[in-house]
Amino acid sequence: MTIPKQTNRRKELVTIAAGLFKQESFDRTTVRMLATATGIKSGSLFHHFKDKEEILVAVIEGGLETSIEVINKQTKNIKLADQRLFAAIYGHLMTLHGENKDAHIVSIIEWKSLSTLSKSHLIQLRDEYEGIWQGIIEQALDAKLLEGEAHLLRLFVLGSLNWTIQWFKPEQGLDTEQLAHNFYHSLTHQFITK
Amino acid sequence: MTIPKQTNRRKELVTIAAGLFKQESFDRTTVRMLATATGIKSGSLFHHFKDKEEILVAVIEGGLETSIEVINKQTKNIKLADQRLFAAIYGHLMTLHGENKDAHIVSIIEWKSLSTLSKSHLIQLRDEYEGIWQGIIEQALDAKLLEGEAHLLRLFVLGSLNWTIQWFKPEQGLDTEQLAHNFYHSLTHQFITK
DNA sequence: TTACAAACCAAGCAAGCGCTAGGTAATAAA
DNA sequence: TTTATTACCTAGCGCTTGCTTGGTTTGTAA
Repeated sequence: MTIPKQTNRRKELVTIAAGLFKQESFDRTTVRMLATATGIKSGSLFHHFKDKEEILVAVIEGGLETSIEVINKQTKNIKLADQRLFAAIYGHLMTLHGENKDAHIVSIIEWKSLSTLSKSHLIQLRDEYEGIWQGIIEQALDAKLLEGEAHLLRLFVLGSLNWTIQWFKPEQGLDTEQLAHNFYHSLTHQFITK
Repeated sequence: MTIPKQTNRRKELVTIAAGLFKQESFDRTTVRMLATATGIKSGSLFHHFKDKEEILVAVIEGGLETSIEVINKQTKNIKLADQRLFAAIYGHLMTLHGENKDAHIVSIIEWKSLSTLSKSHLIQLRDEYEGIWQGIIEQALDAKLLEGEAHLLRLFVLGSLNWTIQWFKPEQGLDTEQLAHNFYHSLTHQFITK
């Protein structure tokens, strides 16, 4: 029988799965690889999850929830439009390149691997995250930091940031905060005032 | 035996494969699906390609070559920095959302599915394409259209544009040219002068 | 010490995968 | 009309995949 949810063991498995899904992709990660990495036999995985997809759902769910927490925390006590925008950019990049990045990355690149049913459930979390961004962008538009249409801008901005998964390695010279500053500058044509 | 290259039949197969790879992803496209879609039996595929990966390589190679052709053609007789930048943006979006888009899309999202060997060959084409973009961005920086560092800007811009694969559908109100204009505006904070 | 659920193992099944071998049909040049 | 080449089919092999079943160990609380 599948366990309700959220046991400690289950969380451990999800964390390890996130790492493998990110490294190898969901399709190329076999249940045997997951089992070896977690130190159990492949059949025992199905005591915790009813099937392989449920593992992916758990990973993505965790990734999205963390992202929402981070952006809320980052922008919570900030009022000024420019600082809010920068905080959101930096927060987003942190969830992609800081610690525990795997789950958020997987939630972005493996979205297509989800079944229609799982998507319809997780889409709420994604909408919530995008809604927060939408507000920040609109505020930045009002403050004349940005130009264009809010909805498209959000897609352009998040696209750019998400794409950093493909090329950015924090070890190589530039760190995540510097990257955030560079992006903010190229986006707004201004420097952030501290 | 595998045929040297570039027979007509092979081209047909590559085009059909591009469509499936885009729709289903490389991993989830089986040789049997490819065979059915092309109207032959699965074994016959290996008369044209030595293995499944060679099909992917052919698709990506074609996609990259077309992209290079398009951007060269688009920016060929244009001198002004703003118009060159817009032409590159529009050209890139055309290869992603216009006709024969599949191959270019696959070349972007299935890069990770390539073997190290195949990558080392195709990387030349990718470098060539990115080099062209680099020049256009530098020229735009000189003309004060953009702000920031050229290398990072190229990654930000192409990231945004590539990300449109995930959400842009030309049928839904906005067409590709309008999208290009919107992006140009949000990026440069200016409108293009015709 | 018993009781019971949670966590795991051993063994393997059915299905699907990429790919091969050996033969046949179509096309066209000699 | 022969010969060669290209294109395809038939049949299936060997392997890996996700997942199941039935039994065993471990932890915990009464």
